[in-house]
Amino acid sequence: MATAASSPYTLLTSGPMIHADSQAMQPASPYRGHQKLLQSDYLQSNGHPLGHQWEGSPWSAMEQQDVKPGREDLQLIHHRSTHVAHHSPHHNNHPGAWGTPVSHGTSISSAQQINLYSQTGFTVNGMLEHGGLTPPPPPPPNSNPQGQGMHPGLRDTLSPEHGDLGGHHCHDHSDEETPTSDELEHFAKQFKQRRIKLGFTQADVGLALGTLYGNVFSQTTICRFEALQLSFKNMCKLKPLLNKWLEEADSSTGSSSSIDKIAAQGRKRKKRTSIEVSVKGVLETHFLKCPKPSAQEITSLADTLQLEKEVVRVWFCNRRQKEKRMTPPGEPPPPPHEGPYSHSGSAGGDASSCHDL
DNA sequence: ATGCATGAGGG
DNA sequence: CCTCATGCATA
Repeated sequence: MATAASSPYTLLTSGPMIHADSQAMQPASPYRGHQKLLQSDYLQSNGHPLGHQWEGSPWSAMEQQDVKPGREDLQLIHHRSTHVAHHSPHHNNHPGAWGTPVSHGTSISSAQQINLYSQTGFTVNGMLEHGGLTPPPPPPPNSNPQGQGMHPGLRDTLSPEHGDLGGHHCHDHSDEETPTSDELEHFAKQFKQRRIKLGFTQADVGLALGTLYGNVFSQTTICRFEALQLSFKNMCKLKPLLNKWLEEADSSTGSSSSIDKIAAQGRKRKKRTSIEVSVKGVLETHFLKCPKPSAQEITSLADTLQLEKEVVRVWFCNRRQKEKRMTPPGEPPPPPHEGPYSHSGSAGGDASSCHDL
């Protein structure tokens, strides 16, 4: 890396600062994935008066947990064909493939009633000063070089199988149907572009979301969203919010205001242990062999590497997560084509233990 | 932009 | 312990 970030986010009462954060962008690529959608609980620490919670996420209609027995790494075959691919009842069910927004036949429950207080006091900004007139978004010096990962992007749209035979399922709402990965990708791209045009940083957006909905997000999250490095479900959850912010943002182009920041919390966070590259290499190797080592293996591995067991454990956890989201750095600029069918299922015997030292 | 970490929720 | 959503601290 050579680019230095724009340092800490010292916004708020800072003077008119111009963030021009735009450094690297990943070739937004298709998620390679299998993302198990599940979890119907979203408990954010929302102690907001009118903050709405997510407890009943509309998306919670889905479920599919990780495949405990035997790993689940089959990659969905996505052919970027322009036609709709109908595959036979492959009962594949990769839990929540990225290209398939879970077709839930069940009622998606009521949409979220985002209460936006249409007050003229605040806006989406997280920067700019108060009282002062500095609304005009900082001039975008750079046109944000976005020409990088413009891949044709055309993941197949799996046939949405509605398993609902109840006979009635109609979406009356015009929005928030589960977006497709393609839509998300596009949205993310546009979002980033607009955001930059408007002169906001990822951090600004994160704070603004807090002001708007009571859900604050960090720069990290916004960044990951833009890079599509979140799980499908997570993306879906954030999209509406970001979309809203976008609307507000551009509608009030020129307005500004101040936002309130909630005090930070003192947490005893462990110092980030940096793992040496060589060590990482070893971990990598092991990961390839066995992405899910047993406790004991982790222990011995940790011992070998002279690391805390916990560190190793976490490393694997993070690694697995990355696997799930990582936008395939090598696959975005997809090869000319690939076999329509491939990936033979793994052998039946589930060897859940890979041992080797 | 990312690496390592924390925590909630579930088994 | 694992998965998942998130974020502080960093490179």
